[in-house]
Amino acid sequence: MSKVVVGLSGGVDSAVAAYILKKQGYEVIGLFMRNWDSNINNDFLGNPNDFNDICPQEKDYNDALELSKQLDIPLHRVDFIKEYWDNVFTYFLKELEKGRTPNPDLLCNKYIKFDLFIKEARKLGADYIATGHYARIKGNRLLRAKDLNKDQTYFLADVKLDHFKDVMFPIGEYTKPEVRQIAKEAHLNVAEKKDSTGICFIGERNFQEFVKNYLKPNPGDIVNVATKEVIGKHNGLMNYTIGQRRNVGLSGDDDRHYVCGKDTKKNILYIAYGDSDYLYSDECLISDVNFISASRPTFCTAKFRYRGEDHPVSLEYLEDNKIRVRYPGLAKSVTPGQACVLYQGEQCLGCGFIDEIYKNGEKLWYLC
RNA sequence: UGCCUCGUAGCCAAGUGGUAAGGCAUCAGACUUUGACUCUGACAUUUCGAUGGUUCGAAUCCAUCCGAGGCAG
Repeated sequence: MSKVVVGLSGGVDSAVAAYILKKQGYEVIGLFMRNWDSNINNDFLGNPNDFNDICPQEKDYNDALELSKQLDIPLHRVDFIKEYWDNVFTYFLKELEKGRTPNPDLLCNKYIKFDLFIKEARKLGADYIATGHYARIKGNRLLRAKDLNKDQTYFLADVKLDHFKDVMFPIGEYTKPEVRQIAKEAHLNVAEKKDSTGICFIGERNFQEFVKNYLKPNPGDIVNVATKEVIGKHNGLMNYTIGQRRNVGLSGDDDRHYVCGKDTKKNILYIAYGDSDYLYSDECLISDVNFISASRPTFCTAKFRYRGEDHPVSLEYLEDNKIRVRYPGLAKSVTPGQACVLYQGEQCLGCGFIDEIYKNGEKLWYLC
């Protein structure tokens, strides 16, 4: 009988994944992972949790434990707190210091879930590794989930192709409502548990407060990109992302304001009003490209942000593992530091990280 | 000091006698494994700088005062 190690998070998705595999006749072993410790990691400001109470990670572990009893499978536990800090969180902070907008969850999948976790699973004798991701694997191709609303291939695009070998995503063929239904019918304790959001393993946080735990804010001017007028003060460029509207600290305007750029040298935050041209671009440069497909197309589609739309793009392959991505149809709020994930129909091809943004052949002067 | 204009919620701003538009911001939800974006809802009623007055009825008219600008000096 083949042995599958399932990453049990304490949520519905991974629970149903384990349940399905068990029903299919696999020998299923649960493995709970803990990668963040608020005390060790000095995570106090902006943390909504009551420290006198049981912390959410322990609650998740208890849920996973309860689940393992229901499913009659063994549950192991492993901590990657240091590894998460070293490989994911330090990158996250470095990017913020550069004024960019990192997406730690891609690196978490790359370095933790689909590397260290797999190695740990192998130690337990795994023939296969499974998680509760909404994605599908066919042969050696990564495909979007059946439930396009929950599709998580965006977060998986930076994982090395050979790390998907022996990986299974059992719930990729189901929609979220179907998954909940299965959980309900199986009487799993987490059937009604709310979906988790926020940075994975860290959770929901007041971002500005959270970052204050680790980086010193450096206040500066907010400038209207169109008039060059100083219209306010920002409290550190790392607190803002391109396209952001809320929590900028401006008021009394006729129209909505959006962050459209940053000048890290002059420490300026640029603002545009309404559906401004300043927010749109037609070309960007991506680097550290990771392909999880054999094909290197000239034309495909790209997502510049999780849950963003698919934009038709053309690719020009450059030296140093970079690609020039062109999208004459224009895209809004393309943000340095975010992943540009490439797709060809249902297949996720891989990704690169956005470095420079252009429009009409010129680099946008107000962006980093 | 004389004259003029203006004082509406955190900000901007409609409303010139009939019982307080709208926008921005904010807050709360929804959505969401990245800080977003988007959507929904709430948000002046001991109220329109203050105090009196006219009127059936005033933010809207009158008087005085306070305050902010501007012109003249």
